[in-house]
Amino acid sequence: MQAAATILHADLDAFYASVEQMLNPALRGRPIAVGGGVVLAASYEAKAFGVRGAMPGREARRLCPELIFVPGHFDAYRRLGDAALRILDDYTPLVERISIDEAFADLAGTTHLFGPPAAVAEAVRRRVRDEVGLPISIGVARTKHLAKIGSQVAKPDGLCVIEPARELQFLHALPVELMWGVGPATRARLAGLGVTTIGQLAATPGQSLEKLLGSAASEKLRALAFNTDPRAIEVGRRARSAGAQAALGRRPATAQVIRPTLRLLADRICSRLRARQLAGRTVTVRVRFADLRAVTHAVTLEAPVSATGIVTEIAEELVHQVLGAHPQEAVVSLLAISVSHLGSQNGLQLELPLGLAGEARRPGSRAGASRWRADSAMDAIRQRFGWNAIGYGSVVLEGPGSVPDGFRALAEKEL
DNA sequence: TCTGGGGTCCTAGGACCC
DNA sequence: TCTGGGGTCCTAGGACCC
Repeated sequence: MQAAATILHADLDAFYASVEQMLNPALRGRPIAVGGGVVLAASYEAKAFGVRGAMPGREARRLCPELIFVPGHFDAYRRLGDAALRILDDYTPLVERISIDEAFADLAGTTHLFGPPAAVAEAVRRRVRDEVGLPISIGVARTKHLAKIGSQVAKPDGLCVIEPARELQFLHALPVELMWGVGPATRARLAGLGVTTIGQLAATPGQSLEKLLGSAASEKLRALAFNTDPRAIEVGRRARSAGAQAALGRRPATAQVIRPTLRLLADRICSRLRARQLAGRTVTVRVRFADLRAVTHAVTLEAPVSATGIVTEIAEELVHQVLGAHPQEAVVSLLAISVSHLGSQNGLQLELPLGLAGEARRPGSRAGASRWRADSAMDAIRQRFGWNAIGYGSVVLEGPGSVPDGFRALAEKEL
């Protein structure tokens, strides 16, 4: 017996841009972009001109001369995204929030209360429109993946219900790039086999696919193509890593640039970790050179860390190792730090990891304790007066390419 | 006109242990 | 002495997503 279509995927349409158009009626029906130096989001009217997220502002203006840039109301995005997607909670406890503007819900256990999933989806769409003022598209299907494809097909402002009896017929006519996990590289590889539709993918022998994409990816794609995606809704997923990055334009690879940048990045990461009583064992840095080639370097410690000073020093040493291995590179265009292997941090961290290349990492007491006190003091001040009340100067990061703090905060996943 | 920021997952190879 | 196999952890890089 076939299960019914009870998974719902809800996706707010052109979310940031729709919020701006809701808040300011003069922007409705017009091509707008949130951002300035970089397009963070574009309205449907702007997308019609080819304007896309992550596009340099200048390029966007060239494509669409009437494009209106708006600075962005990031607090409103948070508030309205939550308000819209919390409506799902009224119909099921099984809600998996994917991002600020997207969520899955499983209605299997609550159809006796609220009726068929298609009716719930209509009710949710109506309520999001009436109570929040925003358009939202919804896909309903038997699996997460198909529901997600449904919401994409339904856009803008639509509903797409895929009943089990016609799911393969529906799916197989669509292009492969609508599948989760098929980006430009995979699409090009598949095209090399003559595969451009999901139906053609389904007809391709598993072995050829595996040779082309590896075992995990080909398994996943076949599960999607035959709609046997086994994933269940996961409530309350937490991040497995925390990171920060800064695009630098073109900067000399000197300590004067690298040290303050790494300190700022470590500060962002570590204050988030400490707020959750978390710490991480693995520190990874990423260095991007002038030609945009990037190199990563990582180290896994015996004990987890969350002190800003310690993470800064580790990152600095890793970056120096990268630069030492690439002596011809004199310019950096991006620095990033990520902390992973997260675990709960019990009590005071006394470790002082020095000498990553193999020297013993000894517990260092005095320096560790004073750093802990410095971090605690800073955390306390920020808790009272806000993040910007105190901190490490961000002078190095100012420039047209950088992105507002509010936008960064929205991208952070719950730790 | 050279491309933001925060994440996830997978692969391949090497080290190390049993 | 040689040979083999399996499992785990780590690192670097790639692809992808919002």
